[in-house]
Amino acid sequence: MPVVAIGAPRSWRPPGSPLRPDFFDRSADQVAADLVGKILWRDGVGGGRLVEVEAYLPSDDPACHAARGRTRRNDAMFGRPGTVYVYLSYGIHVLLNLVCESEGVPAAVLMRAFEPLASPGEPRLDPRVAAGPGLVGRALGLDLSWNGVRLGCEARLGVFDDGFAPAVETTERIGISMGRSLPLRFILPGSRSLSRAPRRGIPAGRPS
DNA sequence: TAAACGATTAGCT
DNA sequence: GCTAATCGTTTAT
Repeated sequence: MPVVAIGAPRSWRPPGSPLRPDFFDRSADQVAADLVGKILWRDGVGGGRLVEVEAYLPSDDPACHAARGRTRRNDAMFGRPGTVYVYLSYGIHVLLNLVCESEGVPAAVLMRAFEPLASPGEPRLDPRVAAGPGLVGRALGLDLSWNGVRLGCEARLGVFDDGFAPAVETTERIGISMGRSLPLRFILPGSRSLSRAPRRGIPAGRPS
């Protein structure tokens, strides 16, 4: 049941200017680090300030969907920088990625959580409506038809830079079993909108 | 054609 | 803190 959890007036847009596609023509970890604090926004629906993203690299990254080559599902990852890559997780969750690197190089950044931004006159929003990758897709009202869409060109979805440049923290990624140790999760520490996804398969490292 | 798995979340203890 | 639910994609036969 796709539920649009936030609903902003059609006329309102977040402050700042939209990122251009060449912002994404870099390595995914650099893009990811710079995306924290930016505003992810869908026209007429809403969005908010990104507080948690993860990078997936084109090589030496077993968790990347393209690690075993190009398939029908991950095809969008090979597209031009700034392309939207959307796929279904666990058959139910719509996960939003933004493609990085040059065309033909499969890299992307997963949008894991954002702090909802209320437009003027709107009541305060629950900070947890987008506190997880599946919740991000749901809050923005996305579905698989968004796969392959280009940011900016299609003005319906964009990332805005309003000059906010927070201190970003780096951690291990969440919810994957391979490539776990790579520090490719970027967060805004202390945000109430961070996901609380459990880490599966991590052996107890606590001393007895 | 069949089986296993997952870039998760919600709900219950 | 732990587990069930849920189904498309991938991989194996």
